[in-house]
Amino acid sequence: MLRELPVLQDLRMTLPAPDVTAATTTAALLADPIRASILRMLRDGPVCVCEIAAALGARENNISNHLARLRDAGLVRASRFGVDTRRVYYERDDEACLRALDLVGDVLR
Amino acid sequence: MLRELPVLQDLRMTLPAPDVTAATTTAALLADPIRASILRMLRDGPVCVCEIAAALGARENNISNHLARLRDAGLVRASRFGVDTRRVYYERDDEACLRALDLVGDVLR
DNA sequence: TTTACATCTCAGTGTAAAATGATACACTAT
DNA sequence: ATAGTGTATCATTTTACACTGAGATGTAAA
Repeated sequence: MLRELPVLQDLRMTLPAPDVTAATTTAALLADPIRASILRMLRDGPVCVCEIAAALGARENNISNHLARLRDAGLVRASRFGVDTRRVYYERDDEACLRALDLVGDVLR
Repeated sequence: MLRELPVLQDLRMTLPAPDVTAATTTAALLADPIRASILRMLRDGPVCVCEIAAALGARENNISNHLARLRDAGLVRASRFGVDTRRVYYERDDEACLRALDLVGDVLR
């Protein structure tokens, strides 16, 4: 596999624009400190909304908003269980997270 | 290696907040379609500013602004060469890009 | 029931970042 | 020199998005 030589003089003014929408939407999700912190916290197992809010020093409804976006992206799942089903525990979809990482890799790798 | 069971009743209200600043700053760079497109284009070798602008349908100074941010992050390098050194060609720092991908992986993996 | 708690939804607001416009700089050609 | 390209910088406008506040929903205890 030959490495392309440094460009000399011919301008390529019709290069195709790459499609990076999948990568950018994924990156936008991770670009927020609260969402990134949530995903990082969930690596260690399910956590409920109030625990996340306490850890991050944010309000529950704010956390809930961010969780909704992660849910819509399919990166996390919600479920109620335990003695008090008022609480909602969130857990990561590890395969979806790996696919998301791969989308970012399409740009950086 | 035992898998932790789903949480039952004890609330953990003092969980530590993870440090995700490196991952979020990296993700913020990739969250913009122009910057992501630039990084993707540069996978195929050096490209100059006007070529990028033409491919993405954006103005040169806008591209230049985004390139400056990628430069500050160390993901790309600028160099002049060829017959007309007015043009500035940009190339990726592949190792820096892999490190950046790894930072994102710290959250998603 | 009623009250309290945990979470969700959503419209409104404030702020940070992207695009623009104007200008300056670097290099080439005449 | 002078004019013309290509790129960079920066102030300003514009736009997108995170946070807030208020209210709704679902569950548990009194």
